[in-house]
Amino acid sequence: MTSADKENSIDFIREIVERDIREGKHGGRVHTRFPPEPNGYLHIGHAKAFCIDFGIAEEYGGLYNLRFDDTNPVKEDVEYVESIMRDIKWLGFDWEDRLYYASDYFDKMYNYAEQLIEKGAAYICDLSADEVREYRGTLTEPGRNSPWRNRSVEDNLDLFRRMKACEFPDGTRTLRAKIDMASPNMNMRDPAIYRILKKSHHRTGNRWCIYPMYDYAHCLEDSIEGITHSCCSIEFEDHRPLYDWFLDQLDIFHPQQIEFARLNLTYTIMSKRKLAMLVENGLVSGWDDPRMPTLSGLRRRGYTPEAIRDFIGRIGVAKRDSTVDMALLEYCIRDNLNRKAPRFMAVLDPLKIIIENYPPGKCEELEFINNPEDESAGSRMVQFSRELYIERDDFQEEPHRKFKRLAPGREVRLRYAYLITCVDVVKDENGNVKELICTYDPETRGGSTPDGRKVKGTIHWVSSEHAVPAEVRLYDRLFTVEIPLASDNFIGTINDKSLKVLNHCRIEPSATDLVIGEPVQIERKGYFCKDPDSTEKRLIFNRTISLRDTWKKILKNQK
RNA sequence: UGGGGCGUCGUCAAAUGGUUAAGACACAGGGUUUUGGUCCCUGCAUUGGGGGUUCGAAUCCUCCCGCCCCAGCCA
Repeated sequence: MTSADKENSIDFIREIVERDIREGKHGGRVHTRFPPEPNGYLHIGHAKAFCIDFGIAEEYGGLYNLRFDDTNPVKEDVEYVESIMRDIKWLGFDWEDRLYYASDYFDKMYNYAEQLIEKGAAYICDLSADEVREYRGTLTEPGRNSPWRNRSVEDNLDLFRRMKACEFPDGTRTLRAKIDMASPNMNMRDPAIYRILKKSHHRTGNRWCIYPMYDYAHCLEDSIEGITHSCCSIEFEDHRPLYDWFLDQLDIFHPQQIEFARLNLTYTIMSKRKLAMLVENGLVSGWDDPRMPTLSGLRRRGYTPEAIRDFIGRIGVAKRDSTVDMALLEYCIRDNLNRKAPRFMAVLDPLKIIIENYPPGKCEELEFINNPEDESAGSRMVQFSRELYIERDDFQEEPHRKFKRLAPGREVRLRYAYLITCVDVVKDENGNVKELICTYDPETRGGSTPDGRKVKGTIHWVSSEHAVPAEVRLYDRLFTVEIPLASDNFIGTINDKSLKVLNHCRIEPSATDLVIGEPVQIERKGYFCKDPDSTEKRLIFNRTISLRDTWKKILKNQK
């Protein structure tokens, strides 16, 4: 999408924001927030959310906060706080000094709760969790009032203070909002506001044994921070009446909650719980396995922040359920890397060739262009010698009728080097091709043909004595079906070929100096980056994404 | 079968009652090319269904159909 297109069509949230600015709501102020619970790693679905939250604030000259919604110490940990901050920064956002925690507001929230009690809008309920469930009714039947619903304000206040003082065991009492047990909206049937949880919190330690529930806490957090537009995902739509109810009861600053559809992507899953299952069962190597849709996984895989941001911009914002084609994400990373990744030569599956008319011991330096898309990237010199490796599948003994590369008696170009002709095929005792004997045309140095003759194929190569060994990890989509969760057994749809390790690769020597994570294009093969598992002695590369492969398509369409 | 939300190309997604329903990805075909990459060109939907209002409907009304969410002391 071009910038002109973006200007012509904005999404429904930006429409709301623009209208509010125009009408002077909140004095024209825009202030958003991204409120993750620190209970796991961020994935690309979260990236959509914070790109919306933060992007809108940036675009309209507003501010954005990062706020950890840490109201449930049972599930949360500092480990996640750190990874979440790292991932958001990686995507290029800076919340400056506006880093907040819901737990910073526990005192305020407690005081607001006493206010609710005082005005008769909340009560202490002694029902057990099971009993509450029975009293709640069902989707089609109204609930019944709790027998504790009409306690006096004094009793409620006393009990609430004693809850806070840790006088009661976990689960014995809750503070509940007094709304309407017959509401067709289940969220309004006297929802819990505080529960007793004698659990140490990663920030407040043992100071609290009662913790606020999401619905109560979240609107207060937004209100306290002066958030103007509180964007969240669509499943919270029928929590909005509750969000509004608390703020109205307390008569405090009232942000607007706006809901949008979550991101789904084909060939992967976005459920935190199910991703955790993959990690726990060793189906992937960890949260940052390059096949994971987590931001740490995408980063290790070689995805760039620009590509992910571009992707988020392209998918748009709406309310309907949707599943974006993984091919769009793949397009975005190819598009970004094509423009910025320097090119390298590497042979993934080596086949030795000997240039029989090239003098033994001779070595030439040939000029290679670093990036044809970027003249400023310049060029480099690469060594050529008598013994080379080419890609095994760039040779066919009995060539397919559309095959343009090397075959017996056929001439091809070695990229930026010489035209060569295959004159003999050497096989091992099993009849497998072991090496190729070729001749070169000395007149074609650099790959040009003074006589103007054309060759159909250009293949890549490395010099056997100069190239360095490397391990290459080829990644593919994690699942074999578009919507894994549509299957009753999504584990069964895992792609067992999603990781292929190649141990005998050879790459041109300058690749040794590459920084971990820095993207390169291996010509004709794809985009790669050095994996953190690499050591000085052992080079390991991850394939981020292959190049578009029309040859593969030709073969497929024939079948 | 209570309530809420949503149905426009294979996939996302514009269109705010008014010319041939944007664009992108995907797909198909062609051109250029020292990467079967990139780039360029071409093709590719009458809007879930039926009624209605209107000179005019994807947009308004109505009935029907389908999909998603809600019965945590999770978020």
